[in-house]
Amino acid sequence: MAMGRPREFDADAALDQAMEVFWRHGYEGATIAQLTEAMGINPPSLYAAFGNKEGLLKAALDRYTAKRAAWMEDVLSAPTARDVAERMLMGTADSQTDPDNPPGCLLVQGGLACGTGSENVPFELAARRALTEDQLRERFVRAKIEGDLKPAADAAALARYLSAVSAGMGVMASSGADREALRQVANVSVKVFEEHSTT
Amino acid sequence: MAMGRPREFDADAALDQAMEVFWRHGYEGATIAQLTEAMGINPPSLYAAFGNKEGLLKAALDRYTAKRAAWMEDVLSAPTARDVAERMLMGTADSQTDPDNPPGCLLVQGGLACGTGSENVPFELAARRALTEDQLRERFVRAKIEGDLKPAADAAALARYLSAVSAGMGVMASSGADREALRQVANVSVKVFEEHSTT
DNA sequence: CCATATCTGTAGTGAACACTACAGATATGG
DNA sequence: CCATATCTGTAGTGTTCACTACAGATATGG
Repeated sequence: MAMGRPREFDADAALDQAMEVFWRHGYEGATIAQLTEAMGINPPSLYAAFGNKEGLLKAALDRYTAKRAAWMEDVLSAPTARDVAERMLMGTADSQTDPDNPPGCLLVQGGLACGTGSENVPFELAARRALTEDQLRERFVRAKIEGDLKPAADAAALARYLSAVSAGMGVMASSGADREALRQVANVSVKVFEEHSTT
Repeated sequence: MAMGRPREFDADAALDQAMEVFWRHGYEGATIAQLTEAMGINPPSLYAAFGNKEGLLKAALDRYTAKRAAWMEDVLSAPTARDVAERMLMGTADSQTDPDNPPGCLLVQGGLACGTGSENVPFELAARRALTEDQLRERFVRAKIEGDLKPAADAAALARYLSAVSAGMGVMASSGADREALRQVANVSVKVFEEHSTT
């Protein structure tokens, strides 16, 4: 019974553009005017499709994590905990300095602190960072069962450590650190895993 | 020749309050209304004393780093590179979860990404983070000369690594990580230095 | 005591913000 | 072809923002 006028823009392509704006300017620094211009639509279309600015951010975050899911699968499929750490940190160094993207990580750049009225934006980002940490922890638990990680190793602590290092690399990248600098940090960081490895 | 009415508020005490607001809400999230209320003054007094919002931030950052200078001296005075790293990261874990302060680190929380017109706020924060990294690097160069750090160790890479880890801990702290979690990260991170140490 | 210089409080200023009313356009269902 | 439902573009809405004009208050220098 009457389906209405169909939307004229590609929601995923528009989200890619919104993602870039949030990435570069943060949630509060990104204005609706910048977002609509980048997305190639007008405000009413944005609000009809995503509800409000925060809804648009969540949709952009969903797309961000979806795009990284395949990479994360590859990271977790490395044969040993040490290799997981290396793939994770080296991939992070590369993606955070990829000239096709804004520097750093959207889940860090998006906003660590926000003004009154946007308090749950930082929570939203933190929740998504925590998902990666959970995946790493489970992978390291498996590494202990498989035996390439010593029984005394603390899977939760190692996962937290990797999470912290990659967040720190995001901070560095956002302030202009180049790929070589981040790879140096990655190389130093991975050494920790050699101590806990059986090989 | 006529000195004018003296200021009725204590600039340092007011800066402490402003620092806390920037720390908790970030540069863009902090409003002049919040700042003036916390500082106990009215807007004209703020602008007369600090120029504008960005000038106030810089003054607050100066006070932040000045307050940490004594602690940093203590960190750098540790006998070996490994002890420097341990003091640095343990102290970071504690201060970033000190209930007397907002969580995390002002130099990270203040703003990694900003909107148009505040582009140099992230640069300002990054420049001050870089100072700490410089101090660490020089300390590690000394450690190599003194012999407690192996000749093959890369002082710049180790300093960058510590800088990245402490920034990452700041991200974690700002999203609710408790002191124990940060100490775990610190303990794991310090292990890297044992490999490069001669003792 | 007077002239001057600076601070303080009240009460705004224009601009930019997130968001939306409304009318016209374009599809589907009958 | 008509009624209905949704999208699109124009042009705003009220609110909040950083910032300030102005008048009164309070110190110093002569």
